[in-house]
Amino acid sequence: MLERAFFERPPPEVARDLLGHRIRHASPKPAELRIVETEAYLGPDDPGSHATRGRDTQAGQLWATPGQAYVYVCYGVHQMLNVVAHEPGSVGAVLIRAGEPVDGIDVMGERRGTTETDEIASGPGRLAEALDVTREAHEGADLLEGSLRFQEGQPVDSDGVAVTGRIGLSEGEDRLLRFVDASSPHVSRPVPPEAMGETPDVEMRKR
DNA sequence: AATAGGATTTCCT
DNA sequence: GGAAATCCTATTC
Repeated sequence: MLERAFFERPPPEVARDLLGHRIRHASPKPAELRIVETEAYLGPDDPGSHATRGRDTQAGQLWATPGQAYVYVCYGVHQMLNVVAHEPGSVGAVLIRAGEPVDGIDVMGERRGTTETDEIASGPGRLAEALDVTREAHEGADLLEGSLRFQEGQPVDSDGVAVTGRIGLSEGEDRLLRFVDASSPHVSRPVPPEAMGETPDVEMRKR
């Protein structure tokens, strides 16, 4: 299983290295996803991060112990699952954006209202719904030891990881902080061809 | 295929 | 009062 130290590193490193590992919710029935898409959110200097709202808000969880959950509601509708990740004394988290069903496909399909595996958790709101993760139940939960926790999987080697701009932001979109298993069909958006392999250059446009 | 609009919480100005 | 780290449905091309 993943150690605390895994999450005590800069968010972009944690985001990239989480690809291929799994997130599992044991109750009420086992449901497990292989993580195929993540985004890193940094501290108050990152205009795309909730950390800009300050430590005295809900986003103060970004200052919390690495390995804990930060869950918030987006557009009043969708739950977003993040894991707090940062070096000691720093701030940040990683948004778990998409996963490939590996266990409990029936339960997750029922929650999601689909049997297509590439529609079960191909997006952050979908992923939380599939795993039955909510802010009410999981905000602040320790993801190293509760019923909702990470499982060690097969890491994706760097050749298979695509890096792109983050999705859905009004500011900070251009920073290359989205990490995708480029070979996976279970992602929220396809990877633009130029984002493959090597570190990309220049800017990303929307979409 | 592409686009537009609605759902509806939480926090900020 | 309005925007937000989204998703679904309906409508139109």
